[in-house]
Amino acid sequence: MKHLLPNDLVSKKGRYTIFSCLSSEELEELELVQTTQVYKKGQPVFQENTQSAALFYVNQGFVKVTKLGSNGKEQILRIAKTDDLVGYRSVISGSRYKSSAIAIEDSVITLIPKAFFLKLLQNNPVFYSKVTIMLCETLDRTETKITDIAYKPVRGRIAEALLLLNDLLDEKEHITLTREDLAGLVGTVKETAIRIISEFKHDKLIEIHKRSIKVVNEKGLEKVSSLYN
Amino acid sequence: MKHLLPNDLVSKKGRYTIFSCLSSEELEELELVQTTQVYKKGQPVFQENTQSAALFYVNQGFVKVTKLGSNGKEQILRIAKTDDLVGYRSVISGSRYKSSAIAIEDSVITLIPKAFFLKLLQNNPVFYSKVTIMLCETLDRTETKITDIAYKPVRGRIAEALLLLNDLLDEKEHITLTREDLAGLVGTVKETAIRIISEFKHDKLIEIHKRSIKVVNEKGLEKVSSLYN
DNA sequence: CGAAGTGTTGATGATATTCAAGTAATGTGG
DNA sequence: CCACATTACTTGAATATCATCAACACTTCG
Repeated sequence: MKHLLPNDLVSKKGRYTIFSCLSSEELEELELVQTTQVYKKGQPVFQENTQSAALFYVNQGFVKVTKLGSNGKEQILRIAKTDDLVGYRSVISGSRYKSSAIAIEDSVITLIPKAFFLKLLQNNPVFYSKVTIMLCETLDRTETKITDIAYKPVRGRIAEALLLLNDLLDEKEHITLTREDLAGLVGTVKETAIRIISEFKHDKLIEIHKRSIKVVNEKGLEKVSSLYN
Repeated sequence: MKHLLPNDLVSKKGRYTIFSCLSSEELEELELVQTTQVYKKGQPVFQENTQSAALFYVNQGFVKVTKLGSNGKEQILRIAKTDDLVGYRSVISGSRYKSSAIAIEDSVITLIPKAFFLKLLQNNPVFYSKVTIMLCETLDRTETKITDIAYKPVRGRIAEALLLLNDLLDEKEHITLTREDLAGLVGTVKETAIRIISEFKHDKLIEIHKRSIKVVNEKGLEKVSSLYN
């Protein structure tokens, strides 16, 4: 359990943070009301269908945002990384969480109470505007994901997901999704994901060390990703 | 080509409209800058990847919001009806349209210039808040659609779509999507959609008159929709 | 009336899921 | 730190689901 000073939030080694537009008073208050703690790998941050009381800022680590499919399978909607907000949407619309969030690695996460966030939105137009644009961008990506899942074969979706995960990572960062999570990310089952990964390995598009997948032929994967037959 | 008075926008036979919170000055200005016209069935309202200069308010009729899949097939993201806004998202984020909008019936649509909309957002917090909540709700529905397409078989998705279209309609309203559009809505092809519709007809879940589909056993369709095998 | 668009059905094959049976890696308590 | 349990990964075979191609009927509309 570790409390970060607001300054840490603002000046994170050159990273853009959504809080950079807060006044020093707002930052001070943020420090008072926030709670920062470590979530162990696999630990839920919030659960689908529970009432939203707070949103979360990912300080360090990775969080999968998931939704339960009608068959009980877990669809991963997106993966939140350092400097991302999760759970803010339900706070804005005052509803229950429409998805779950689970740490996929040991992660440092800051809880921000609902009331403070809403006050920020009301009083800080720049912040409000940033949040709105974030919403628009998330919606764009989500809509793109729909057409992908609807029309792109699993093979292409896996290739795309591997590239996407690759881009998510700065320098020496590293996530290893389980094969099951990777499957959940593209909307297929574990076994199919594994088979396709084996093919990619055979085709020298990726390398596998231990369990972790390393992209070695980005162009090749891009080609597979844009193929539709 | 017909110009509606702002009053018409506000007091539409008991329907909620997003403009109900505008001041009379704002409504007056809206009247000056808007252009209302009839779009014939099949006529595009705006096109994916073109620069956004305006958003659109559906006064009457239905508009499909679509996105091109990587294989050139058209995915329908949602169907906008009377009192819905389309294209506002790209206006907010100042980007190109991320989707196309096409009238699926003769429709009366009001064009609202970008600058006026942005000014409204800035000056009318209630309006801004309504738009933000609309964004959140759209995102919810879009995410649900992802898990549906990912894990629900086509059969269930068609059942769901038919129910959804049914709910969209008040009283005596009526849309007839082509089988191809219905397929595009659930992410399949025309032939598969037709086959499943035939089964539903055979099972007395729906009736078909001319080309139009009428739900006659809502419970039954709900059951099919929630079945995953 | 003819042409274009829409709807329909059958046959076939590709793609992906399911079930089953393991192996490999990781974590935990003694 | 080892033994054992648990979790993750892998592969094969059988099957289900869905897309594609092709041919044709029906509607609508200029």
